[in-house]
Amino acid sequence: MTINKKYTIEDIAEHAGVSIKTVSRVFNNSPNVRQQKRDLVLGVARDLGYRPNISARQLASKRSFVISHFHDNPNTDYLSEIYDGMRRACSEQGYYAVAEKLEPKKGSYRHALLEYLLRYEVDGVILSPPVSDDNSVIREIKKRGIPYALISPGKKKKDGINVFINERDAGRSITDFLIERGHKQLAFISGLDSHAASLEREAGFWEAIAASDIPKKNVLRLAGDFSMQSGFRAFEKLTQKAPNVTGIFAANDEMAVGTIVAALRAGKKVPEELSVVGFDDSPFARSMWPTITSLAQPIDDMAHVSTQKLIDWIHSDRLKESQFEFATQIIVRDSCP
Amino acid sequence: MTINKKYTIEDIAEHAGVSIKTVSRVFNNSPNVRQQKRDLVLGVARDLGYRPNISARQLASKRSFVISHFHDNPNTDYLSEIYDGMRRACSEQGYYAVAEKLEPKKGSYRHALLEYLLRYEVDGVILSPPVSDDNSVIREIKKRGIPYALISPGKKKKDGINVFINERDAGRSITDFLIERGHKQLAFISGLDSHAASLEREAGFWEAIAASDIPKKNVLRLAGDFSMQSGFRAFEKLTQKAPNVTGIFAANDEMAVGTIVAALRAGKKVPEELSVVGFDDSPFARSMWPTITSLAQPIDDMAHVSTQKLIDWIHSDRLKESQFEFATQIIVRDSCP
DNA sequence: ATCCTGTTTGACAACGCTGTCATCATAGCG
DNA sequence: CGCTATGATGACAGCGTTGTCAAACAGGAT
Repeated sequence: MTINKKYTIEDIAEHAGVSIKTVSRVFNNSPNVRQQKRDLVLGVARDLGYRPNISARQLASKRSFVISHFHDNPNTDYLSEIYDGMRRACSEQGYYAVAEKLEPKKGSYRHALLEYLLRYEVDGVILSPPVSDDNSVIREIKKRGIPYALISPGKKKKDGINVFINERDAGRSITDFLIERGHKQLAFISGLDSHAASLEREAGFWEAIAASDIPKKNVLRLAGDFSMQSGFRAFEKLTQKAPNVTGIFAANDEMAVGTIVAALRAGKKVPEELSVVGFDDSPFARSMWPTITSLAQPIDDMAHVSTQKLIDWIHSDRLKESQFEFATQIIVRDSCP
Repeated sequence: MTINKKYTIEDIAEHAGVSIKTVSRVFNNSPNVRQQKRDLVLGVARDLGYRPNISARQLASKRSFVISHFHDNPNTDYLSEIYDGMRRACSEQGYYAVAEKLEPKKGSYRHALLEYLLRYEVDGVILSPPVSDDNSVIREIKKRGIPYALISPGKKKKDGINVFINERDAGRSITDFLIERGHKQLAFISGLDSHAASLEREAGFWEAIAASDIPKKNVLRLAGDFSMQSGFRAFEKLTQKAPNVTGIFAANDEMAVGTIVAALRAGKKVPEELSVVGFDDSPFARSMWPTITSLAQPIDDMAHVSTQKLIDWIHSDRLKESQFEFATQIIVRDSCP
């Protein structure tokens, strides 16, 4: 493969025998170009391997072609799945995908966001928890008229793109899964209470319990914070308070790992004596030993769709559909077969 | 904080009473601007909060202000540390940091690289293992005259920026650490043999053994592949072949985790009956239970320096120093206190 | 003073594209 | 068959910066 000479819009116009403006229209999907000319231009462009110069577009159109993902999340697996989904959508459309960690100031991400927006122009914004729950951030973005998408927001917003799973149903379904496996004594290990998703997962858990014939006294709630350590501690609490528990639902996989490791260390057999299910289907879940049964959400797809819809919004200058719910799936593995 | 009107180079020139070209010179650190004018311009620019428009610079200078990190590595923690280091250096200098996963074709990354370079202009490239060991990639980059930096290359190259730790010394020093703790029966769990760093770490391991009074027959080498699973398997091999081993050096933390989990599961106490040390000081090492003693390399700094030096190179159009060795550190934790 | 040299400064075109607005076709209408 | 409305096309300025080249300046040698 050889690198071709770089062609400009003028070269294409000349080869196709049209004006540069027509070429420009074709590449921007503008209406009002006869199909025949459109095909002609696209053909010439393909033959010559023409690619529009992004900088020139940016300069002339005052758009940046940058979509930024703002987050504050230590889970690099989660982040990189989002980034992959964004990148797929962006490269299809000639956009740049950028990720930025925001540091909260006085509990709000607003300041860090403003600092960023002052430096860089962005055409679209994607927010993930916990940033997607910071209303001052959303307000600021709306004020500037920047299209935005929220991934897994605690409360759905009417005005932006929302992509999410039904956390409550998911929590319920994986709890049902535990119950169906015959467990009668259950425990839930929570994430941070400031994380809306964790509360929803827990609500689903209790719904499943209520719908079953398991008495509430056989069920325990253990406070965690999404970290592996809190999984260890939860197991310790468990041995003191309710040694008979055989089924555990941890609000994420890291805590599931912690619980399992603590159990193994204490000589408990997993899953024979203790079954554990997690949430997120992170790489952990696949690579631990035993591997972990977990509820998978299609983060990559969610990010991909967010980005696509965001680009639609940017191009058409208006938001069409705004709510996108995604299906989840229980991935059955060794920790609760 | 309010968003200011966007100023252009012309505004600054007018306020400072100089020509736009002089402002341009100041912002490009060009020589031949009197210090007094330089200060004047910088002062005005600071007061007005002026930031050069990146697109216009790109267009006029035919530079992209993009630095790309090419990798093919599933370790998202490692990648995100590199990305952080890059971003720090980039944002100081008004550059964009971009990360791209390359898919090998017929064992080489050349094709994927070319595809990327055809689409995007980049001013500088950073390669990490295993891409940094693909000579056809390096050749292609050199051919185009693109400045590049190699992170932890298997063999040092004279022509580009090389940042690395001394893997062999590191392997030796953490092995010494095990020996000093009194272990007489040791094992090394290797990574992939195609990964030059793993071989070096192993060489260091054997150096330390040779320098000690431990007979070689008390030492075992177990083949791994950097995955957690291979750590599990290594432990199983160990129980069959050499149940007396008390000290293990795993070539990365994931395998150390695998080994520890397998040991706990088998009822072995860590560190009382089996001590394990890892390599990389990944988040795993901090969050496992027991926490893992590991050899830390300053990836973030390495990426930061690579990027800074890369930008120097881009600006001055020549490479000054090229070799940067970084110090490592043993982080002592519970798995081998 | 005068000339020469090297340093500092500025005027202006160019970078490749899009926005605006004018013009040219075409079809539908009375 | 001319007139209008609408769609299709193009000419050209302008986006904010850098490159080029020429002009102005400063300092030293004569």
